[in-house]
Amino acid sequence: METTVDDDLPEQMRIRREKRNRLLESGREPYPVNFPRTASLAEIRARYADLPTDTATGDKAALAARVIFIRNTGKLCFATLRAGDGTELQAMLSLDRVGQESLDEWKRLVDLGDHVGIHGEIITSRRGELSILADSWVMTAKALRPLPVAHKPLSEEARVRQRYVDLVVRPEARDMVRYRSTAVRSLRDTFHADGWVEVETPMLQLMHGGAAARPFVTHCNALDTDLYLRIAPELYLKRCVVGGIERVFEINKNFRNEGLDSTHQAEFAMLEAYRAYADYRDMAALTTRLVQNAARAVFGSETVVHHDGTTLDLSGTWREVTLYGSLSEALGEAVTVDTPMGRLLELADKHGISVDPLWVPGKLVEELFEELVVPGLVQPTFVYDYPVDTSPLVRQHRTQPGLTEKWDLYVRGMETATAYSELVDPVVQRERLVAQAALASKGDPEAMRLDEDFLRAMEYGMPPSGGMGMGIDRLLIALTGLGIRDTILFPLVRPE
RNA sequence: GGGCCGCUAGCUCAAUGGCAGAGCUGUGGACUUUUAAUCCAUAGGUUGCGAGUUCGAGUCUCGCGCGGCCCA
Repeated sequence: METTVDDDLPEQMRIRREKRNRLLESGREPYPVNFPRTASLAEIRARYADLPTDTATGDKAALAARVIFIRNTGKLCFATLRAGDGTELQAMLSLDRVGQESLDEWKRLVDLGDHVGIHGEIITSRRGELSILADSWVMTAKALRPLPVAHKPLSEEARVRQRYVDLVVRPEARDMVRYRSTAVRSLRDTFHADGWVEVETPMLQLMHGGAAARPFVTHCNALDTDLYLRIAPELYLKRCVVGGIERVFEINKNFRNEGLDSTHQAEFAMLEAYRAYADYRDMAALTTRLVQNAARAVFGSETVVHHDGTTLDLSGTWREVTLYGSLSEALGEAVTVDTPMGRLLELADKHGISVDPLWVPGKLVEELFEELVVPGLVQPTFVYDYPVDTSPLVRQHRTQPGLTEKWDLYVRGMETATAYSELVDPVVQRERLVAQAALASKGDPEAMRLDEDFLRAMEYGMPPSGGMGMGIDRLLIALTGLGIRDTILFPLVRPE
């Protein structure tokens, strides 16, 4: 179909539209339905890896990829093609092979960014570059917008807002997509090798729970009721364990209606896993194995080197500390679950931590810990034994009153995973949730509501269990050292 | 929410309050072995948006929008 050329467009876009029209006017397709390729660029590179300089193989191929670099001379044109996986291959078009008209059209109609298909012979140039020497070429998709300059970094904002462009021009962006895919597949492989069952539980929930966070609210027309986007799958996965799925995991999105910054996204992928007849120490062993296997799958080693040159050693058995022990060491004075609120407030004041009046003592301890201890937790460290008043779904510690059987895993100063020996006593569970509901009615937007169906499930009997949650984005950050905006393909950004 | 920095050509960036520029990209031309090709010529702008100060504003002031960093 003919299109009119819009005079308001920037010159370069107007010209590309004119070239599209020229293709149509001469009876060719700027967007053909397909182009039968006989090989990928990667296959050609692998097959002819050792071809000597200035060699003609006589082998013919049909290749297609995006043009990312053009060097045209009078009778011999060079172009660098780049496939989606980043593999590049040179194309050569010579007057004596393709003829005057085809060569002129190439020079006139092909811009950086266009997709082209080329039939030709695999050769190496006089400079030794593996190339396809064209017999003929076709446009497979005309690009109407120019690519950004190849050798200047795209601005951070442009990278995030136009990830498709970022993926074309920046190798690290392509790498991250594949790292992430490989890591998630590795997680599933580790579970499946051990007989776990993967499930999908509701994202739209009548009642949000399983974590302390503000939810997104939406409306269900059919039921004429508000629904919450889940903040965690925990309460449903526990229902699964009650029902007899003894090793169950889910990798899926959670949604939290909170601040956006370089480590927090409104939606994020999360792994949660529950195992009957396991405790939090078993879950630590599982987590270590999951992360180490993922590191090996992605980088081939349990020691990973980040872009900034720092090395992260994920191998072996990871360091273990306790919450109160590490905080006491940082403070230079012993802090325990019995330290009075007054003293904690003095310590918070001394270290410049502003306090919310709704906070319970345990919350204050965790804030102090976050401020004073966490930044130093670079190599993977399990932090054990959290106070009971901030962990309403966790079992009481078997020997230490006031504490729970919970750990957080920190890597590079970031909380990457957490696990509990799960609370399975439905009476205690109800008491804890009633207390949470009281907080909620006092105005704490992060407190949990009373989920009667969940309590009913617990009353049918949940076996002793360990549970673990790990942020997929955090895992990728730990493995690669990149920012969360780089680990998520399309992070939420303000509308343009 | 507060503070600081930024927003200029398709991209990346310059420009003492005094003619809005460069590189790459684009366009026209030369070139049969280029590798960010080279050479000649050339086009491209509502300087984020809106007010104000000034003879004169990309530059100074105020407001708004978007982004980044730091703090809460």
